[in-house]
Amino acid sequence: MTIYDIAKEAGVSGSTVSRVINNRPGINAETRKRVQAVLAKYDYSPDEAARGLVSRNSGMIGILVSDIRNLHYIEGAYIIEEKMLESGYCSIILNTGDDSGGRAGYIKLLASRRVKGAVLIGSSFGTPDIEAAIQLHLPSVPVVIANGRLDLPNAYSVVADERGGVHEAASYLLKKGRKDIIYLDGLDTPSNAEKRCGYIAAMEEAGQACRVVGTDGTYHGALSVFASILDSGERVDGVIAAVDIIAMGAERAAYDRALRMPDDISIIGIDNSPYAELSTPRLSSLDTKLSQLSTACADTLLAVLGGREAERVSIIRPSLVIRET
Amino acid sequence: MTIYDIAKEAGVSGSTVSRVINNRPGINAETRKRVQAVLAKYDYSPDEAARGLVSRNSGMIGILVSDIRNLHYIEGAYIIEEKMLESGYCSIILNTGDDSGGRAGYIKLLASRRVKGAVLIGSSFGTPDIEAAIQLHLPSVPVVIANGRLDLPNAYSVVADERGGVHEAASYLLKKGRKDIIYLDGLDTPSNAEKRCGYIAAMEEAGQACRVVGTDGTYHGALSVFASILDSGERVDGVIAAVDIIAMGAERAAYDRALRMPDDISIIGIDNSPYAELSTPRLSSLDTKLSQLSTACADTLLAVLGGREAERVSIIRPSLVIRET
DNA sequence: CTGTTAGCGCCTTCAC
DNA sequence: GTGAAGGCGCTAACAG
Repeated sequence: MTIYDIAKEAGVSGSTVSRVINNRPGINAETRKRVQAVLAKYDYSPDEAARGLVSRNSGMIGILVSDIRNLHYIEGAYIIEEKMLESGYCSIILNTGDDSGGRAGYIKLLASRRVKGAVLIGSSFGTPDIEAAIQLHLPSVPVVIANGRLDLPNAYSVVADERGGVHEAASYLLKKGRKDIIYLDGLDTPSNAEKRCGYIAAMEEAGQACRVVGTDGTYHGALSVFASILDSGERVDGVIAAVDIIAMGAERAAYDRALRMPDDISIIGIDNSPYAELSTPRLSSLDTKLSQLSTACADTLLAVLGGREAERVSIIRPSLVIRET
Repeated sequence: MTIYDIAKEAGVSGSTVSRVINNRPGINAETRKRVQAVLAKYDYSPDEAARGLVSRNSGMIGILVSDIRNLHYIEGAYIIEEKMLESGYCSIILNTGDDSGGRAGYIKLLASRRVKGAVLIGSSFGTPDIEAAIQLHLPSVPVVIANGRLDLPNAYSVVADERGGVHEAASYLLKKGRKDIIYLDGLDTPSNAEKRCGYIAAMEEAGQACRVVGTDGTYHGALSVFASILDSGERVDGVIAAVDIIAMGAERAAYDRALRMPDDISIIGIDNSPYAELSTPRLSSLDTKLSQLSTACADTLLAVLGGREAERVSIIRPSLVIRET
């Protein structure tokens, strides 16, 4: 079914139908009503691809998520998707995976769909090859990166001040009299580097020794790493973990050894994901304000898309949520 | 940039460029090479919308998710998205929310994008109004519903045998000597009704009294409901919950009252979501095989799209994962 | 082997 | 106020 089928049945021409569909003025009320009746009869929906072709507007935006396994990011994608849909944009959400090589391919895919804008979720998108791919394939549509930086004229950033947030978290523990605070790191991303810096800065300012331990970023990985630290007899009375899931691994290791939280040991995760509230004991966590950050991404994109001004870099301040650890 | 720009620079006609792009045979090797060089120079990607217009193939499928708050479903959407992308299909993932009224609008939206197929995730899509909307807007593309039923010639179902699974879970507890097993229900969905039936059947077969208690499906809601049950002095030594998050609320209530699991009370959740493994103590759960189910949805859709035969109804057998509760 | 022509479904001049 | 014609970027059929 096309507008011409509608036109025939309403006894008008295709362009009249088009005008009615698009609410253009200058049409006889009678005619309009007649066309609308036929439209309603079939509950007709025009082919968006065809209309995009002529109006040069696909009505679509792309959302790239770096890691599907990170539910945190997925949630952000959904928040953005929902906000964009409210403004009439359809989203193509793609999970690019960690594979840095294939990333450019996803940018190209978005370009082939002629998206009007894009949001990249995750600091790992802030790399030179992504920058090059955007320059090549999406040079003239706004690109918003969540939690990362991109040095491009069409790029916008919305970042959480993770360094400052972690600094605050470490200071909090220090103030509570903790001495031996270790930092459980995650995968090697720009975002995690920021957090680590915040920890190191806070510890050095307080004249305490730093202790950064790497993990593979998984619950089980963190659990075994932290378990062996506890079993080694090393003194630890505070933990800050790069993400909640790592903190939960540590929490479990402590729990298994009957350590009381937060008396014997205090653990703080990062992200304040749903996990935090659900763990036992409830995990204290640095809230990086995912939903606020996602909303800001959508707002920024919408602003630029609407021809309005937008901040080149928006900063979200994390806040500490103290629960039972 | 269009294929004509490429054509001009390569000194050929548009159709030749089109042929090269689509790997059509019957082109002089020299010419092909020349065109490819220009294509590569600009890393050109053809407008998929325009291509879809003529080839009558949008290359897109739609994925509707009923409830964004259910991370479980979102994960399923991603698995499907990924599989479809491997086969060259782009997904439009939409979060329809619980609002049954607006659902039809989403179906229409997919229709306007001329999707080649759709996957509806969640039993709540198995309603007459959705059926009508599909009949009206997507009468001739395959629609796969995950965990629900749709009585339509173009519909396919992939369902987990939740009734059987819950029956097995209840039987397991009964075999372990539990007498007072209560069932914590969730929201009113067809899927939850199935589960409840499994519980009731198992209890009746064993000659035990049933006790179904409603919750609002949230962690906190379940926690307070179950807490008051425990505090009322009612005897409970077993719990089956409609979803893991409810089970975790119950778990926490038990934990707060120093009940030992599984000695004093045994709790089994449903879905075996990531939460289950991460909770303390680790939650036993009925694995409804989300990833297997999602994969089956994608496979079914791909099969029909590829002109192959596909099961009208595929059934996935859940399995019990016993952990620490 | 390659170019020309027509048309996918829609919108936008431009006449009438 | 309305219709006819042309074109968006691309592919398919038909010539040559």
